Amino acid sequence: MTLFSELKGRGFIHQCTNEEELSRLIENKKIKFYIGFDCTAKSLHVGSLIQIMIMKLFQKYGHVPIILIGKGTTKIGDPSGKDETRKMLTDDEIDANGKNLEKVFSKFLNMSENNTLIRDNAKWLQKLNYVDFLRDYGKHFTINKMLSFDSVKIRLEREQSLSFVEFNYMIFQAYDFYELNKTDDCALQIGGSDQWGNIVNGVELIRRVNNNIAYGLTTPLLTNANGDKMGKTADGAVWLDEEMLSPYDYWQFWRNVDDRDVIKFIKLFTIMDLEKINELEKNNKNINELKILLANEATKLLHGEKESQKAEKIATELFSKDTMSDDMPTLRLKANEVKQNQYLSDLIVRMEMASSKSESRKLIRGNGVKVNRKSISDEMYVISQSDLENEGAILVSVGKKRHFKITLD
RNA sequence: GGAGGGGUGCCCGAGUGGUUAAAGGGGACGGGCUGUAAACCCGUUAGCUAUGCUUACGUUGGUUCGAAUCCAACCCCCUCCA
Repeated sequence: MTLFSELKGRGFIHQCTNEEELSRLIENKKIKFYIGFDCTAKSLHVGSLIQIMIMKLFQKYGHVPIILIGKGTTKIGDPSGKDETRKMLTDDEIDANGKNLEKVFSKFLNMSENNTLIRDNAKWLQKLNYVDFLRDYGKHFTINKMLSFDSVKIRLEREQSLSFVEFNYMIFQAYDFYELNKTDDCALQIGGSDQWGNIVNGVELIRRVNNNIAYGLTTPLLTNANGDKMGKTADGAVWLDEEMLSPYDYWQFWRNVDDRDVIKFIKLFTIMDLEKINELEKNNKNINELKILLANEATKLLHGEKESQKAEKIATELFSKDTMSDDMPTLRLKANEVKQNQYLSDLIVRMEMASSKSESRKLIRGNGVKVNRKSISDEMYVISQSDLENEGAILVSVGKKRHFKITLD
């Protein structure tokens, strides 16, 4: 199997500037390629996972990913798809975010010197001189063409404002590619399908200025079977960071994907052999087993084998065996705390399973909360010693999927 | 700079003096059905020390017994003109 056929087979490719040449190139030569990430948030979420996985796949075939941390572009902010002004981040925040991103990549990729390069576009963007930049590079961009890009067209059609800063964003991104091509011999830029225009601009710029050939490739925009952008849940994004989303919740995210997405996701987000996956698909294996497989494999990649097993164990105990697990979220109460009337509604908030007391009370009222599997409908319910099960813990369920236990010291 | 239109809850959007914590839709969550899926049906969807109180319709003031609704100033967005 070649890299290109594997990319195709797994569903990583949406568009590509010159498929034939690119596939030939990556079969015959170890190349460097880049993907850019802005530092707008503390960490990355599943929305970026496809980019991480494609880097991993390239790496498997001996190519070298360049991770471009966009500290420079973050400063001006990429407002695409936003209709409100992004709040400006301070340099410190941007730096901190950037460091955190590296942490995520190190979980998935071989980060050693020869296998991954890390660059920061602040390094060159900050130094640009406006007049020189316009003269040397601005002349290669025509407004006519820029206006024809989807990202721009859509905004204009919707009568949403498009600031000059944003209009320039694509030029900076093109320049990034040019810079990486020049100094690091980077031959390919990969991005989400919404990046197509920006990527093509870079390819063009490189050709015009240096007469070099570079390539662009986009991955499909990941939506779930319902057509929603993937990775958002009620509690927020599905973060790739155990401090922002526990391994168990991460596991659950994959466990709960839409039936129609399972195979697609196994191909994209696990490193199982493609042939094996195709076999699974043909054999029509039980869909729930496939989901567990997906959850296990995906969690393993991010959080490691141990955490993945733990998550599965919790799930099995909770959903199949109906028992409590040692590893599930636990609230330890002191014996004398219990004596002071612990409202169930307060404890649910304390475990962050409701964002306010009103919300938890509404949940209780709507029959959404169980103590030891028995529905509670009294909002003023107070936890007491008598709720202790034989094991010496109280199992609280919020909805069907969120559970925690209370132990008394 | 001139003329006009607009800013409402997580999002879209109705509402032009009083039973409006604000119609309707979407999303989300909870319940039912199921398989921890989808579809479908029902409910909930500002907060709190809770039969009440506080906060909320761009911002700040004002009119009024009473304002999302009227007035003034300011901020922001859009369209056309310069």
